[in-house]
Amino acid sequence: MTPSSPAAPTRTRILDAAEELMGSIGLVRATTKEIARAAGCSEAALYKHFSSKEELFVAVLQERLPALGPLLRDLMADPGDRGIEECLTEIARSAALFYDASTPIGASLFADPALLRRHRDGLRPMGAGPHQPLRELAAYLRTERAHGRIHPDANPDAAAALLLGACFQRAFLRHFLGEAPEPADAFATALARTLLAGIGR
Amino acid sequence: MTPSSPAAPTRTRILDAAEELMGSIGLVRATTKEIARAAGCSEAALYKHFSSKEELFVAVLQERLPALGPLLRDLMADPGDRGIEECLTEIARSAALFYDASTPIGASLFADPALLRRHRDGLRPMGAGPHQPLRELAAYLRTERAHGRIHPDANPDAAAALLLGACFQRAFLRHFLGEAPEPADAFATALARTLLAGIGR
DNA sequence: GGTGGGTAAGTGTTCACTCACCTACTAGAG
DNA sequence: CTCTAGTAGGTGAGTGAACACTTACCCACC
Repeated sequence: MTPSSPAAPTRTRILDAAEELMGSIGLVRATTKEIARAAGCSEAALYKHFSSKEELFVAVLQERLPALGPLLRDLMADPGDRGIEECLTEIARSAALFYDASTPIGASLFADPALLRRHRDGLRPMGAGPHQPLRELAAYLRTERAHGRIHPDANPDAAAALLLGACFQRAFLRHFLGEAPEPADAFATALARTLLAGIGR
Repeated sequence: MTPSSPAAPTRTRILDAAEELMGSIGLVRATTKEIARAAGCSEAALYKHFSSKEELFVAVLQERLPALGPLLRDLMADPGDRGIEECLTEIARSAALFYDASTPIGASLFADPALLRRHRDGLRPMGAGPHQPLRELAAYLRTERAHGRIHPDANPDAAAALLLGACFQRAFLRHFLGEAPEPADAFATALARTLLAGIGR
């Protein structure tokens, strides 16, 4: 998001500019002319580095969108001395921040199904994609269940869908409503507590 | 989504065609020429009914996107003889279907922040918007709590965020991955059960 | 005879993309 | 060590196509 220094390689500056504009003025109005202007180079230079506008967008998606999976893996690989509740809270907090950063561009893809398809097909061989965090959280919950730290009848897939879904929708709504970013701590805490305790009497 | 009959009023046919194209080829490629062709009229006719392409899109969003709020209100106003679990299951099922239908267009908005802003501002005076279902489900849970049907310490806002967030993200992922629609019954059942029982031991 | 709803054929603008050319650097031959 | 040819990376000035939108006109109906 931060405008890259003029010293950075042109390719990097173009990716930065494209990412920034996709988020700010949107995929629709992020033209090659605007991107080149923001990157401080000519349109022709842009085409020296990317063969088409679509290829540039795909490169932004694959090289710039952060990945939640590895982040979750770190959190879960190191249980530390935290209890399960603190652990789930931390996961929710990270997920909320991650989705907050990636939602605008991720959702934009639906405006251009051809681009979405290209992005999806580019992700597949890497084993990446927005469904991976769900898988990984569910796997984590399964091991916790095996160690008797959560209820033996708990449904890991449903629990993962609930926790990450809430964080995802929160990010979507915040952007939709144009609200300022705000710490997700209280939100994460309430989610983890509610998910663990349930709401039945 | 179904192509309107040629007998329908032109304005209706244009809205239908625009909605269909926004979902199928995407906001980016839904041009006035294509929309007119799909509606079986001339571009000029389109401009007799809508002063600009943006106004057409806003009209599609406001007149065609279904509302989840009223649907939830019906479900919740008539508790019938169902227990709380069946009720939550039914809510989740409806929400999953609703989000499945509205996600492609809803997400598209992020590709054009100016359009998103216009849509949001048009929704505000009507008291509508994607955050309303959360509010309403939370209110419902509050009354259930007051009647002692859920745990007195339950957090209605967190519970609503978990349940609807899971349905929302499911729809997003299904469209992202290009999966075929599939009954949401098992999903809804698992969510409701997990939310009620919690996963703690 | 004016008005609502329709059309064919534009118009100017903007878009993604290209072309001819330039400059700096690198590498190999003499 | 120098000459030279190639190459990577850059530019200003286009180009044709596609776009949102308009104009001039038509016609059926009150």
